[in-house]
Amino acid sequence: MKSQAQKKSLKELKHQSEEVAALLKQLSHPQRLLILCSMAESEKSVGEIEAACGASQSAVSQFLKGMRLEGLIESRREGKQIYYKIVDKRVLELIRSLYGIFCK
Amino acid sequence: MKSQAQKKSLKELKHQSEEVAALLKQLSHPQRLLILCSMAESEKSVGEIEAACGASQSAVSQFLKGMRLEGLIESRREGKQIYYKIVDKRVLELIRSLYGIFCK
DNA sequence: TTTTCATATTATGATATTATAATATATTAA
DNA sequence: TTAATATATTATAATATCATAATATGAAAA
Repeated sequence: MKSQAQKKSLKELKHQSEEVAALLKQLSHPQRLLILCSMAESEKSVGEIEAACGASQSAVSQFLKGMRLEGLIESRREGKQIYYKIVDKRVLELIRSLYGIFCK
Repeated sequence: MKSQAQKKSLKELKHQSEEVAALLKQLSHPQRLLILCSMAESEKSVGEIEAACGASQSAVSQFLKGMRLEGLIESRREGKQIYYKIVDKRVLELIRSLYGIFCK
């Protein structure tokens, strides 16, 4: 903390603060956090996501829509199921960091 | 991603998801993010924090109150000024990670 | 071709967050 | 004392989020 590199970065982060905050917001809800963590393991169907986070079908669908609009995830259909995966690498990095910080 | 260690951790994070999400929520607003980033550099007075994040005096005070209730920060008075600093080490680690991810 | 299954969409009320204005408190200076 | 400064608190209206129910869509199975 407090390195020269980081001091320079504070200004950088200021420019990005809205974008970064918007991304963090997606992770800042217990069920959305679980959704993204389960997807960080591997692509998941909506049904699998429902089971992983315990939210209702409708709620999950709305959460996923929000994440898609933010550009964090993408979906593909395979028969009746729709599979979602994380496409924003920053999300993967962030989740890895969270494991490091909270599960060590 | 997907290591054995991390798979075990998904369950761990599930137990913590509310706590982790609550912490991330504090960072998930542009001005609150800037507040915490400036405090990550060093202890700051409320006036300095106002300048750093551009929010109104009242808004800053309310943001700080929320962070204090979450146990993220503590304050001390020195004359007319009140200084705040981050006391939750996880916040410092998280901010360091954010710099690594978004400012590289 | 109807039914079933998986998912999405829409609508809505309840709750939470945000921004702002107004007022209050504590400390120092005059 | 009184005034000025720094910060906190309270109130409130505007907006956003959340949870839930109801309905719709699209693909496969019967």
